[in-house]
Amino acid sequence: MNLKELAASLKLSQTTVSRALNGYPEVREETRRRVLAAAKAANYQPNSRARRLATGRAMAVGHVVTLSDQGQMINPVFSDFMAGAGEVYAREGYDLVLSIVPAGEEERAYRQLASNGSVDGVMVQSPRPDDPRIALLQEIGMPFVVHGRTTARDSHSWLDIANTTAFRRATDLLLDLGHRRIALLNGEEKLDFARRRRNGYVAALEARGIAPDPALIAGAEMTEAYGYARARALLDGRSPPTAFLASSVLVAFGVGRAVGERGLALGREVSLVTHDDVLSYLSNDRDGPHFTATRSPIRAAGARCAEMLIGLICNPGTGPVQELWPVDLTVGRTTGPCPDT
Amino acid sequence: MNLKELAASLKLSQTTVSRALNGYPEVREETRRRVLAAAKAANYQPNSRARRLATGRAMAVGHVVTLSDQGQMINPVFSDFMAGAGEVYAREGYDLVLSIVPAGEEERAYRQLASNGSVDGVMVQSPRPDDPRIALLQEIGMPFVVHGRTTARDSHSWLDIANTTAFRRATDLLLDLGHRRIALLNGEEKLDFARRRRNGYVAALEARGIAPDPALIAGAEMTEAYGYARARALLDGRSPPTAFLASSVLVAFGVGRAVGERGLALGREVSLVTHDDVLSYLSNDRDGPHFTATRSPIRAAGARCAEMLIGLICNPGTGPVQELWPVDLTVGRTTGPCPDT
DNA sequence: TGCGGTTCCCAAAGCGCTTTGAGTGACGAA
DNA sequence: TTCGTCACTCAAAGCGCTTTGGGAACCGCA
Repeated sequence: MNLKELAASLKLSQTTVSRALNGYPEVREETRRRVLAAAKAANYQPNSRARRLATGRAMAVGHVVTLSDQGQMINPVFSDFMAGAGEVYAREGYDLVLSIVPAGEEERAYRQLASNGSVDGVMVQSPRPDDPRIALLQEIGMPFVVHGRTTARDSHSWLDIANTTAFRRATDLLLDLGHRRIALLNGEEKLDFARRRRNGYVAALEARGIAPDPALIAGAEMTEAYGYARARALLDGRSPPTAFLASSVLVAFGVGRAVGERGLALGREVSLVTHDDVLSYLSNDRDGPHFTATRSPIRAAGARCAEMLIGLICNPGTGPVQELWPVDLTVGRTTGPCPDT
Repeated sequence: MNLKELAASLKLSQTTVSRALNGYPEVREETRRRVLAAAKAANYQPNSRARRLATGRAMAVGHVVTLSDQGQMINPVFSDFMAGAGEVYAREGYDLVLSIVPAGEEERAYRQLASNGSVDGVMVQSPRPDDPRIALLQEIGMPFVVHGRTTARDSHSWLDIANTTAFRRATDLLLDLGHRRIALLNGEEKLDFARRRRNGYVAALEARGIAPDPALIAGAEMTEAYGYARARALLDGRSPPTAFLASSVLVAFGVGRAVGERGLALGREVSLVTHDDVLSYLSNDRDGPHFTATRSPIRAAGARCAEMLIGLICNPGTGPVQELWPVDLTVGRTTGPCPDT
């Protein structure tokens, strides 16, 4: 059933039917009701391909997800981020088109999405401080929202959490408990968020006159295996840390495994604070929080980013929107006083 | 730059340019080269909206991902599955449109994708044995591939792994090591794969004359917290299991945590076999496999399912394609002889 | 009665591509 | 010369919708 047939069956023109369906005021209320009823009865859905062509809008937004160069890994936070965003897109009638590309091919992917007009805007995730995607998207005039910040942050819309403050506070918490040798198991430090977290960590140490020990700082893709391997190596070293700062719950699991294997317990011999993106399948809250953690739900961020992007698409004139979300620190069962003091 | 302008600049008709670009034989080789060069120079990309309308094909496939009713959880295997599929789609020039819907709204989502013509086919994941989506899609005539099986399996294309055999062999392995009280921490048993796994487990036990103990069997969403809580409860019970069978690495992590907390060690006091989907961020292979596991990479399954789906779309006449993949069992460091024997 | 203003509805022109059906010129064979 | 074949190329008709630019019918008012 298409518009033409529907119009014919109602003995109305396509114009009137289209207007009735799309809520234009030029059509009598009674006619509109008649049209709506007939559309429903015939299970009529306007053909989205035709509509997209006629309106010149794709009614779709793109998420370009990059596979890491090493492990072809797809960052586990993306799925929750998309869940949040997807809800908003669905509500607003937008499609989510997902491009999964190997590292290094993002540019091509964005260019293609733009030039063939299959999306009205794109989401940029995991930015580096000086991310080339920003300039690219500005050049081709494609609306976008960055989840995170870049050095060009004033020129575009973004949403980020207060990474520096969060890790500064987390470090302070451990310092207050008497810990002095605190290891940081960071994400990949080429990424903006990881740099900020390191900065917060370093600032907290230096504020107490403690020089950061490079041996205690690591950065890599945030997997359980990485947390395990690094924690194990550090604990077996000659001057092991008494506390860990992990940048994701997955890494924290790995640390926990290494600690447990040595017959130590988290919250007693070894303390651990992690950042928790509140991923749906990594719940930290069965009966009270297990990990002491800086928390900020990635899913809510996804929803808000999606709203911002749709706002940008619908009102192209408006300037960039920027939001910095605070992060709260909840104490769980993995932190305790430093046993050495 | 659109086709009309490109044609004008070349002093050719739109027809000829279109044909040259799309590889039709009616155009002289030299003309084709000229067109190709001009298109490249002008950075011309055909407008996908127009092309979709003209060809009547969406050049897109849909993945409908359901959020679980309880935790609004998005299954972590989806992201790796999509990574595999996405690669194939990109190669074949298809877009991936992702719908994220709350439990119970899948039907509406599929109907909508179909009736507004925004995709040429869909992927069905996490089927239940008697999944209503199958009949729905068959009724509306939308090509689809099921990742998993259903009771209507003969009537549609699917790809599945040998879940029953895998869990039977995993159970046998534990039985051979002398374990008699083996707990099964299954996925949600309304899902087809979980039923099969339970069947394999039960069959192995019964083959040795052991009656399955309902107290040792659980089914739920496969999270770390679930693995931890169940393992903890079981280990604290009056007749604790000496071995666990987990249906995902995440669950296995939880079991490991509970075991470690009690001062026990995996592979010594307690044995553990898990199914491993080889998720990119849950590597089990840092230096040799950690978990003894039945393994089958979900990502490869995603890629193959995508190929099957595109095949179905391009050759609508052909009958259903079905593939059952074997699962291999690799021994890691989490299994050992039953200490009681 | 005539006239401006509403209200409701319509025909037709796009949107940018693909595809059909037809035409042109060159060339060789009859 | 004429005709049939190739090898190329083109004009125009869609695809199914939205939107423009009118009209017809009716109203109240002078």
